[in-house]
Amino acid sequence: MPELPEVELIRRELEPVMRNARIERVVLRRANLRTAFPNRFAARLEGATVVAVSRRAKYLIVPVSSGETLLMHLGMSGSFRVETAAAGRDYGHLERHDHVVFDMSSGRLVIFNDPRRFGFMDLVPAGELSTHPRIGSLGLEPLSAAFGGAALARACAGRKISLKVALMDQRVVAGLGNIYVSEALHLARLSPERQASTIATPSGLPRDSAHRLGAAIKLVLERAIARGADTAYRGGRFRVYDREGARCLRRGCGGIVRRRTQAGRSTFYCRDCQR
DNA sequence: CAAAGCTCCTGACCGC
DNA sequence: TGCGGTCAGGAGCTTT
Repeated sequence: MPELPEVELIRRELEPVMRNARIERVVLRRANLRTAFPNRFAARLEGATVVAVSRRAKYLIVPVSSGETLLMHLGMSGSFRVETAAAGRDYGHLERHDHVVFDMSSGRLVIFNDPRRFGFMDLVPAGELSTHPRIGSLGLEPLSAAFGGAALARACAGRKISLKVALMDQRVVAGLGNIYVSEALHLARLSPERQASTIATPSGLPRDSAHRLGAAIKLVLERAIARGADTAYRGGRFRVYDREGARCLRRGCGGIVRRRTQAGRSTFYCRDCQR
């Protein structure tokens, strides 16, 4: 389930392949993912040159020379792979769930595969990106300078939902998902069950917990990106996520990692050190 | 308005 | 071995 760090790593992989290359052909192998592809999706992209490959939250944002911007989300199971195009532009080798192929003038094929089809693609005029329904209501980028304890406190003030559920809300912070929410709360020593408003004063100012959480979110995301960039660190990546029943890894804490469900999603946490 | 519940979809997993 | 049932999960939509 790609969250911000995974999407950022994908962005870094795709950028050298797509940027400044022309989209020679787009092969659409079905009419929809979760929702229909926009009208004339392939035709509107073909012949255009990719201007940039950027990211906002978990979205890949690809402006092209026609003035439109390709907006993509990987959903739950979406992935890209890059192949070298076969002679004669043959797409016969494609696999099950390969739904979209971007055939680039760089001689590469960028192939989108998504078994569960929770992914999303749209094409919007560049000027309308900031008001696009998927983008317009997103909260701050957690790795931006503007994001931190103060911003978090403002976003959580008065909210009666749990802290876990608040952090999953893309309007509160943009780009966290189920894994990194659990990881950040553990690092910040905050219970996922705590009411979101408790990190702020009644007037919305940050308490110490808000600062800890803001810093933890940044650190967890930065580490994940750094680790991904260096494949030597694979395995045992998470401190609490998917570790139900195992020992809490916090130094000096003898707790056991618990699992519970909040808003239909699994939460992993240690009752002993997360308050 | 906020919050909770439902929905989409397939692969993995479980018990028989 | 095969089969049916259950579950996970991002985010928009619907309901309360």
